[in-house]
Amino acid sequence: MAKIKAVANGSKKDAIVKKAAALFRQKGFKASSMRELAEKVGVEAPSLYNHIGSKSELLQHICFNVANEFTLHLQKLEDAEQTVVKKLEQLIRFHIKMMMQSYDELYVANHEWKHLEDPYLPNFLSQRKLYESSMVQLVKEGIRQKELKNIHPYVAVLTILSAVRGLEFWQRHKKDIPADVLENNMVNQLLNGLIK
Amino acid sequence: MAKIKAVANGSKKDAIVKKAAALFRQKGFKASSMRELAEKVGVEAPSLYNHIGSKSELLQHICFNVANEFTLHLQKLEDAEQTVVKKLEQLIRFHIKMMMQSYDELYVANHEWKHLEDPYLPNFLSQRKLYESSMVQLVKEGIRQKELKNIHPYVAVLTILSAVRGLEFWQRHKKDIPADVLENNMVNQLLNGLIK
DNA sequence: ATGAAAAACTAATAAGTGTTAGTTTCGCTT
DNA sequence: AAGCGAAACTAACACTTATTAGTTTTTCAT
Repeated sequence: MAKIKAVANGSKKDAIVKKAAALFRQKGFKASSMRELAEKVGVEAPSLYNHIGSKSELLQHICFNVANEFTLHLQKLEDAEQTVVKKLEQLIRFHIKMMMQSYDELYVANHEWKHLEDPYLPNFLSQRKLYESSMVQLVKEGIRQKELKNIHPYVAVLTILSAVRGLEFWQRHKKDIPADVLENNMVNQLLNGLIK
Repeated sequence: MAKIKAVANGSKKDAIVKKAAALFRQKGFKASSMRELAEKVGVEAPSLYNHIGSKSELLQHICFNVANEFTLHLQKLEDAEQTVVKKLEQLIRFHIKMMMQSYDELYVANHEWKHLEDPYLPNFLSQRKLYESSMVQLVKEGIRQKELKNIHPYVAVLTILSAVRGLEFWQRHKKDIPADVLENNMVNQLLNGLIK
């Protein structure tokens, strides 16, 4: 009856993954049923299995798509020839931009990763740990170059990551606070606590 | 056979709520079964219902115990005769202390509140909104008193709340970073971005 | 138009869910 | 020791879950 509408420039699988991200964010992974997802897609539940392997696979795609985007961006940043402060600023701005354009996916990757299954869960966590470590290295370099105060590097990274993650809250206040105001204020507040 | 061991100075119900908090944090509310909770308590699942009304009720207790503690502390703080900066510092330190002594409960209140049911979900959200509003008022007063920079008050509150929430991460690094080091660094980093 | 592949459908399964009913056991007071 | 209430137990129910099997419909290149 109803066919799955493929998203622009994407397979039908991509369309399902996108709807799944929205649903998982709203209800959580475990509380989202394949029947409900199917309804949102406009199809009966078993039909989904013509395009995907399992419910778990949907979560895997969402989480690793996000993780890979961040990892890739950080690697590019590391190679660039810039001051540490500039790099940190760009990193913060990237997090904010991602939060705005891929809110559902980011939210799910941040909140529902614990429902990943065995080879994927440890992979995801070690990828995230690597990302954190790279950021710590960056901050350490900033301290060595006397660009940053002699603050505890891991605490600094933790504070930055937590603050940008908290932009989830901001989705509820979109209309009250323009994106660029938010972005500039947050960048300032975070960096001014760090810069020497 | 096995009796439920009441926690010191608490009913058996309190003991169950405590175990539930730990389980819900680890697996998430929906993914936690009453059978699994019963096993942790050392009892068969139906026996739990001699002490509690439902699974939902467990989540309610956890979320509102946490919410009430924070609300109460903030009210005390508002009445105190102190500079805004001092108040903000105490507020941050309180969040950090709570995260250390009631990690499971705080985590559940922060992550699983969406599974609260109808009268409770809106109550919880409005209580949280009130808490945020009070913090915004505090920051506004700080700006008026020229204690704080002329930063966007809601963004400042959002940054602080997000950063302290992110202390969840830190649980994994407890051994590497002593609590007081973390606390002082985070307070400094957050406030130095704000203070004039 | 035709035949084949893609993708929809219906029906069904096995496992797991929270919870209730009914019964037995435990622990304390008398 | 008796008895009573608290709290454990077993059995069961009604429901939901993801997923598979088997079948029919749709789509599209020839």
